[in-house]
Amino acid sequence: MPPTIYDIADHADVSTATVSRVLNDESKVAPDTRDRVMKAAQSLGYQPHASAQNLARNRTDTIAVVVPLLANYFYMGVLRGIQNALAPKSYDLLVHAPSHPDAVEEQVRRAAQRGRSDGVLLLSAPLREDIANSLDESSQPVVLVDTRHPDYESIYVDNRRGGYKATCHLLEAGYQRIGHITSGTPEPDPAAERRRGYEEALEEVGHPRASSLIARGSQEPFAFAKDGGYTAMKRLLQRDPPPDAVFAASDMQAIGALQAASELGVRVPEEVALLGFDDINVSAHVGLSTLRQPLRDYGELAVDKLTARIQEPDRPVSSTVFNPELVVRDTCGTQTGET
Amino acid sequence: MPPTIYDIADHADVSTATVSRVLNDESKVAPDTRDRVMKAAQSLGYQPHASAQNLARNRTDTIAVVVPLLANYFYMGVLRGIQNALAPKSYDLLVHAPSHPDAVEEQVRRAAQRGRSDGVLLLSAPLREDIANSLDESSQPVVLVDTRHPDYESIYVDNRRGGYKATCHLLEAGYQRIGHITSGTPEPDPAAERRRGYEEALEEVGHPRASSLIARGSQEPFAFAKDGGYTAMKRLLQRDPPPDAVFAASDMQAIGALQAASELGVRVPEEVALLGFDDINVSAHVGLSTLRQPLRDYGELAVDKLTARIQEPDRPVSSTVFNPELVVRDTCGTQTGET
DNA sequence: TCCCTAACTGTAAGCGGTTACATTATGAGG
DNA sequence: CCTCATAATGTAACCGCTTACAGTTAGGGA
Repeated sequence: MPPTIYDIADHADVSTATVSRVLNDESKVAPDTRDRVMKAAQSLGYQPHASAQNLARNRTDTIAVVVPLLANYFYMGVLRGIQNALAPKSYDLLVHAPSHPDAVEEQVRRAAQRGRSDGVLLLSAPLREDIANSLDESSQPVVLVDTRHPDYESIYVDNRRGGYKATCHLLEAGYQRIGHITSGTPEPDPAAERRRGYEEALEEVGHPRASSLIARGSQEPFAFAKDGGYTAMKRLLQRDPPPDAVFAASDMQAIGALQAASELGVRVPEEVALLGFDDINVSAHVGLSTLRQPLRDYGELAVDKLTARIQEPDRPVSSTVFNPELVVRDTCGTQTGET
Repeated sequence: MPPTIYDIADHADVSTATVSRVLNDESKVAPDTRDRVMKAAQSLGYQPHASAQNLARNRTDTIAVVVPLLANYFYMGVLRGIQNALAPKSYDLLVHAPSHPDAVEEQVRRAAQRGRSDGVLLLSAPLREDIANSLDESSQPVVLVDTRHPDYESIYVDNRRGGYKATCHLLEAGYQRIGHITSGTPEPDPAAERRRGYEEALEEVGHPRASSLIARGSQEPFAFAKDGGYTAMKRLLQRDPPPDAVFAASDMQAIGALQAASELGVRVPEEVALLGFDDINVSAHVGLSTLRQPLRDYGELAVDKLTARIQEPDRPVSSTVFNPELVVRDTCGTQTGET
């Protein structure tokens, strides 16, 4: 049996209260008592029992994050930010990734269970009523990332504006037939908003409602996945006439599109320009132009908001909206070459 | 105050023992008693308190993983496997990522703390004595991934063989001057072994000890990072004569090398062939030829080993060595074009 | 010398569950 | 009708730590 504070108390000839005080407080303990306790703890190789502390303190120093899929560049970026912000605060991170998209709710419930964590970060979770309810019940602090809900602390990007910016950029570069790759149906909110931004920009310059230049990906393996971009791009390029520029709703889809173009022998950006969305880590590697979401910042900010809320549960709820930033690389054919 | 089993007991007019039995066991409880308890729990919106359960059961149904860095393609692959394997077993995942490389030991200690998790997965942790000791003390089940230690369950790849295979492949393809990019010093074990495999292959065919064609990356931001590959490749290509093929110790470094070549206007694979190691997710996107490590399998196997060990702590310790597999894509210039 | 305060330390009651063991009720067998 | 195994439930200890509150001791001031 590993040693407990009782063992230490015995060895040091004090009470467990004193042991606990030595181990945690700076509060008044006589120096030599402190010494004896420390020595005893040392020699016994004492380690506090985390569960016991959690129970007694009613606090776990752990925060939970529900992420739709691990091994995804987007979430990886956010997780990185989360981790960065968490380390100095000495919180631990409990990661809940549903094995199946339908399991999200269960994971949320689990993450929010009493006594498991001190707060929950929800990434891209469309907040259905049932989920919102189980959250309410558990009354844990919650921060939403990449989703919004008026009742919860939210962090997200202005997707409509991003779609608009992207399309304007392509228009200004002189492209005439601008296509769009969106996700499969049902279209997640962010995808829908990006599409709306795209449509708005086109309408503004008097382009005919260009729905014929929109191609949808699939939901498998997930809404913004590479595969969907690949097939959508193939369809777009086989239109007659094909688009001379394409704005994809995500970088992963854009990368799929890149591959499709390459297979069809269509050069990027000479024959078709390409713009993604997200600026995930790989995009830099493949020279993809895109609209940047500050993923790391999402993570860091989310942690800040959450920990603030843990300390002060009644602080006012706020939303933070980021403005996506255009990052010009190789694929949109508008690199100026100026320094 | 959220309801406890005492509240349920009151409402259902039974003892807490019975409540607990209803909530957990299948054991003998009269059907209508069970009903009353369930109803009470339901109407109160009862949620068990995880910390309390953990303490009472002396079990957390959580496993901890210590990963050197989040947001790294290699670990992302492994994490994915871990998550996959964990979900059906309904374990939770506690992720410990040191904010600074020196903090590894602290994270290990934390991960292995009594009562925090039921077992620990260590990714790429060079097992120094002090770490091994704190592990011993906590006497938690441990599985090592991408490292080896005779006293612990280990999963890793035959790095030497990989380096050898890579180099042989390039030799057989007719390349004459084969360079190698390894990590900065101190060279981690896997890097050293890959290099040795490379040297062995060269010696076998009577090449002079080719140390002049080895370039080292740096340790920043981490041993196998892109930056190191980039600078190393620049140096290699400026040799006279330059190598006609390069085997990089990791895919990230190879991707950096790719960028270096592109900047110097050196075509890959026409002017210089390139081979990486790991087969991280991005490699497929950029057409990098490489030696594949089955990252997902690492994760899954690690979880299997760990959970088995949690259930049966005295089972014999075993090592699993994988054989890296050559994956030919675009960058090594040996694509056969055969179906 | 006595009282009071400050500085330590101890006692014991939680935290919210689980579970060994004791107790009670029930019905079958004699 | 009594005995006893069996099923159902209750009692209370325990998991390991924290902490409110009480108690002890020593020294300073009146």
